[in-house]
Amino acid sequence: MSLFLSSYENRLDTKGRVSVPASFRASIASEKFPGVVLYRSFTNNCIEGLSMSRMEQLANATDKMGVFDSELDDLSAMLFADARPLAFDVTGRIVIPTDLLKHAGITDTAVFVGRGNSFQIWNPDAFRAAQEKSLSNLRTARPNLTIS
Amino acid sequence: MSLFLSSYENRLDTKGRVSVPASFRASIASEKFPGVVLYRSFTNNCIEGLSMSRMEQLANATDKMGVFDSELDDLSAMLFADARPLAFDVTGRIVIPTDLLKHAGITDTAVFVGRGNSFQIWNPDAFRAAQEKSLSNLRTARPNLTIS
DNA sequence: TATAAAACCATAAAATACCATAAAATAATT
DNA sequence: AATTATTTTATGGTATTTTATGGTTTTATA
Repeated sequence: MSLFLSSYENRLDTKGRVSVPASFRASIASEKFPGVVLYRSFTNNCIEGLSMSRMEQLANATDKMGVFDSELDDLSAMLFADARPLAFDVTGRIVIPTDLLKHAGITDTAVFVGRGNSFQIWNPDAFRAAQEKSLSNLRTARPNLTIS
Repeated sequence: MSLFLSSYENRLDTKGRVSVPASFRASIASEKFPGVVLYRSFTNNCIEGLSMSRMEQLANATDKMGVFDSELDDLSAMLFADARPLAFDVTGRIVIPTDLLKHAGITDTAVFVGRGNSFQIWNPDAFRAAQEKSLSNLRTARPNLTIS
């Protein structure tokens, strides 16, 4: 699974169809499910996206932590109940469900934002504002990233 | 076994028939038993659902954890005794037994809720309330899900 | 024979596949 | 380096299929 990188601003048509950026599709190309899984972000007014194999990884992780584990209950309740598998059409488009669009405040234009192993979909203005905020946050408190 | 994802609100007809969402049926399509297994949730006022192969997985798992484990004894007593195998009709519908409906407070409309390797069936209002609760729980105590 | 369960038939709405084209990016040529 | 040709990508519209849902008939069962 190659990374989701860069940002792309694409238009929705009257039926709610949007092209998933070609480079995002390329990083999913080798998977069995030809599409993405979307769900409402718990923390932001945006849509979270990942590949089906990533979703299966999450399901396996919940299994390992105990099928009847109550702590995981809330997380899996939100995650799996909200997750929408959306297959690409022949030209690489998906139809984003209206409740997800509403949650992200998206009407006619959406920004696909690379996030490494996942991606996000934003309203263009909301995305620019969030980026500004992230940048100023980074300037004050710089987090530490440790490798392996 | 592909995942049960998303949520679908379907109506029961006068004879108690409900369509199992097409995407749920698809994730069972490759199995020998063309249907689902339902039982009353231990923790919520809802119905738990899974595929027959998943049921067999649970049976094997309880075996591995010790045939004479007393804690598991209660679990398997409930789980296997309560479990109802229900085959799909030609159009993909099942008839949910009345005691299960009663336990979940379902009358004319049911929500099928994806849970990854399993699913749940809820009364629509009860489901929305439970989701609200899960979200607020997640925002205070955020559980950790580690991958691989 | 009455009653419940299963099989069968029909249809509107929603989802998906199909076809066509403009714009953009890439490759080839001068 | 500039221009042209070719491919890829994004976008629009239409046709077809699937799905959910209702009703009716037939078969099994008590």
